[in-house]
Amino acid sequence: MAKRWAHIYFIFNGRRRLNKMNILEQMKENLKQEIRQAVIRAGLAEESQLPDVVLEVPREKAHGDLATNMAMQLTRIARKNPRQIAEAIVEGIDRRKAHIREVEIAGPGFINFFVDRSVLTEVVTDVIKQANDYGISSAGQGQKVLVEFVSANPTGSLHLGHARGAAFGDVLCRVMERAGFAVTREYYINDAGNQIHNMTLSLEARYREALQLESEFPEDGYRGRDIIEMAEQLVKDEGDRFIQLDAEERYQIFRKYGLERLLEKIKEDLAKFRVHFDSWFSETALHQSKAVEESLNELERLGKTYEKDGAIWLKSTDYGDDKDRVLVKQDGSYTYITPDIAYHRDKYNRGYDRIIDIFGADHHGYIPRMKAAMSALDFDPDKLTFLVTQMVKLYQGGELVKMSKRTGKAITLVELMEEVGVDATRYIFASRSSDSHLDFDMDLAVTQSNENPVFYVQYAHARINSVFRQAKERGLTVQFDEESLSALILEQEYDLLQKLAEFSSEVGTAAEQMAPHRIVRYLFELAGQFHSYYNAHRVIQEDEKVTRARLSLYLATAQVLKNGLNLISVNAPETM
RNA sequence: GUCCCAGUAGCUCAGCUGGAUAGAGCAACGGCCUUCUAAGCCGUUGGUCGGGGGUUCGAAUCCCUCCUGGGACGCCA
Repeated sequence: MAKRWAHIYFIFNGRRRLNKMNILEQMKENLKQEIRQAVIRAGLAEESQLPDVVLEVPREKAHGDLATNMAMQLTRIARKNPRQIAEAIVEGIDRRKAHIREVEIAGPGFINFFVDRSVLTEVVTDVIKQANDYGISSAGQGQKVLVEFVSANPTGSLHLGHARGAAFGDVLCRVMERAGFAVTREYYINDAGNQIHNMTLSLEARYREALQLESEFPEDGYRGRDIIEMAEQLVKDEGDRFIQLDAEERYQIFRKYGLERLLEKIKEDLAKFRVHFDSWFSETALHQSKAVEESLNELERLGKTYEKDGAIWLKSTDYGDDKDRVLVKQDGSYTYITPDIAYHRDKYNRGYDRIIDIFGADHHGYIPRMKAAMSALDFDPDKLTFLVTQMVKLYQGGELVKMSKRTGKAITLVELMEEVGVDATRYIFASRSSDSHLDFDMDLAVTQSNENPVFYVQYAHARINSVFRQAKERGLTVQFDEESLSALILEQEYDLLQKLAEFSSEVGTAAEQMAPHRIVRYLFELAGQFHSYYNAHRVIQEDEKVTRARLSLYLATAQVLKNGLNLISVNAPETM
């Protein structure tokens, strides 16, 4: 790949970076430059006073292809009314240089540009040449990012909330990778604390139950079916031989067995959900390497702790937390946060430019204290970003499906994948912004009809391929044909070209804003424009050049749909 | 009581680093298949952007305040 695309990369600060802007970005950049020069030439502002030129695609088509609010931004500096300013700017712009066909001043002082859209056909060439790489952008500039997500305790199966976190986190990672970040996906395994103790006791109790022996189920035990099944399996494989062992030995065996099996199951389920981690970070390892002790010692050495009521506290209120936090309990054991501080210290020490933690909303209260702890250790808290995924409510048959962790009644990721399918599940989770509460309608997700948005996008891709099959049947060659592109002259064709051109910057924005749902939105809009165009104009028709041009445009559209679906790990089928 | 998230069309959600008449899907209604997949397209209906103040040339977007819903406030994890 390096050889093939050598011409589009150059070395910047030792990092590989894209040098090639697509046609839309080039046009925008040229126009911005023209605007800046026009403002200065007209004496409206000094170069140093110049605000950033904002160029956006107006919602209304009547407002042109690009518009700027520059004149309004300059009202205070130039001390003139915005329309006068706008006129002066328009005077000074070299239209030909900026590929501008028409300029108008509108509303309170917007300057609307109508560009020479025929240059947009270059997009097709870009897409075809870059193929699967189309959409890569340099927004991230090679920054090293660690993304920690899911990190469910190995005490049972992944459920609905984890599914959202997994889908959101994974899509975010994929988007950031495309946007030029160097991403590491990490799963933190809480394999040392009290919850593992509870899991072990639960497993022991279920094991006894499976043997028809008297047992006492722990109060904070895990009541899920998964543990019951695991215990039954254990009886099947090993019989009752563990009953003979002494309590401590039995405990250790059950602990190890449960941990391994549950973690294995989690990995399997995530793999089925198309989520793969680069790193599985064990809490136990932190204890073994003395990292927990070390970070505690460091906090003490820095004077960020104190003793009270026989416990050791972190002065987290000094860093914006609303109360101080216990690090070491009266009985000498650690609280949850203590190893987690060591873990985050380790993340910082691994040299990432950005550290992202994806949490469920039920843990959001944890954020200020971890930030405080990192500040106390003299780390830059701004490097650490917490993204919170809000609650998911499940509806089936129009009714809210109640879930309870305590009783173990919860929809699992596996059930979701079986009933809804991976494509639809991922699409639905990826389509919502992380901080909106999500109503997951099982019936809708399962619907194999137009009510389901997943199919809409996939159908666009399948449709294009169907046209290709049709074309081949009629003896046409389906291939990119640069010469023919000048035959793309329809309004809808330009709209589609523009949409294709926006893909890279959309990926960049989604990554920067850590808002992967923007990609889903983009795909939906792209599919919509395509369907509309498809219905209005036939590809295969009399005029050979037009046919070839449209086949080329279809090839590019299919490629972008595929690249976009690939970003959210949803299949791009050729038939449906 | 404190903190976080949300409140936008009948329903589910975009839009929120301020910008032009507030968008989409579903639902409802009316059209489009002898022609490349109708899982599609075209059109119509539908909104005090939770309420009230403020900042601004301009506010769904920023600030204050109140209301409603969800979540969190442990020497649990």
